[in-house]
Amino acid sequence: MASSAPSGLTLRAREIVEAARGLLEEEGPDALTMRRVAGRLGIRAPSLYKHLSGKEALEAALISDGFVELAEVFEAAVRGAEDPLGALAVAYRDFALRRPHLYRLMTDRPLRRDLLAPGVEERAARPLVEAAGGDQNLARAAWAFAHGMTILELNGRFPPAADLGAAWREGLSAFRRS
Amino acid sequence: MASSAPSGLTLRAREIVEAARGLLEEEGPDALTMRRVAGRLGIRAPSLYKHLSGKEALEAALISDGFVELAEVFEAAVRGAEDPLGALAVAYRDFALRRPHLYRLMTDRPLRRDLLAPGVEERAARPLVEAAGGDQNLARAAWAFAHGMTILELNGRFPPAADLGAAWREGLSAFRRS
DNA sequence: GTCTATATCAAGATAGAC
DNA sequence: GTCTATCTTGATATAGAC
Repeated sequence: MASSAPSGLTLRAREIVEAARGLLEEEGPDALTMRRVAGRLGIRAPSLYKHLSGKEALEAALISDGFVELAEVFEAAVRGAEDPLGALAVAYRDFALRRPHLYRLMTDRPLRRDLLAPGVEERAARPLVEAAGGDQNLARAAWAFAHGMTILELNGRFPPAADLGAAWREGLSAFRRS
Repeated sequence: MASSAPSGLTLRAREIVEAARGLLEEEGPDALTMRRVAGRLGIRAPSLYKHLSGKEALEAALISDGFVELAEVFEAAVRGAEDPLGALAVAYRDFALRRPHLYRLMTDRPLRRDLLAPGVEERAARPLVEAAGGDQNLARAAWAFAHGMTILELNGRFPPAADLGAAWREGLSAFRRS
């Protein structure tokens, strides 16, 4: 009867999303075409449309998975941490550097929230808001700092000789004094 | 005799870059095709290749112009400012919100520095490094914060009800204490 | 400096048969 | 659930004539 699973996807749709994920991580966003995804499963592109409505839905499923993973990483990081903000920062950078293409897909453009699995974005955000003592403005500023450091690093925008660890520490200690 | 002008482009190449700029700002990155750029000048796409080597060169010229404009905006902002960091922040956000498509083009991906007009990136960076008292790590962290706030705003990633002015102030006051 | 014609490539998506 | 065939659209770029 079609639907099921925590993600709300059919079994076959899950397989498709996982094939897409492999392609994205191994070859980057240009490889993420309906043809290539289908090819990875040994089928033809038109067959995908029996399981997912189109490419937007596929990307939204990838992004939803990304938020769930980020939430798990965050939740593990703050568990028993004496410096939650620092632990979240390390976890965030690490998450992005391990899956740069997924991270870009998650942050590069406006979010189609209507296509996401419900609640995943909020779940990923919660640990940071708590680490900021419930101060939303501080949480947003800290997120912006972390995203900026991360995406500028991924885009190779800092000088090769830059000490990014030192820049992270500089920013973190500034925010910790808030 | 081809070359001339501060940008190192021929007169005709300058006109092409300006047509491209108008297209980018008015219709966004998808409109930035060689056909559309040529069409804006009343000519055909292949004619562009007599003046510019290709699309990468065209984009690099747009980005170079963007850096020059950003440098000018920064230099005006710090002139006689009692709070240089705050003035730069306002100028930065304003620059990006006024030309969101150009800002994205400038920051979204790895920079082809070999195609840029010489020195433009450094000129734009200088006022911030000076406002940070020459502390490169602080300057990088502050840039990351500003870029994060800006690009997340452009991407519509903050809740509609979020008070972004408050988040900017929160981050700025944190960095000012450094 | 511009043109036409063309090469080359690739994408997302649908119809309808099996 | 998958297929073939196809539609529709679009891109960057080059050759060679004028």
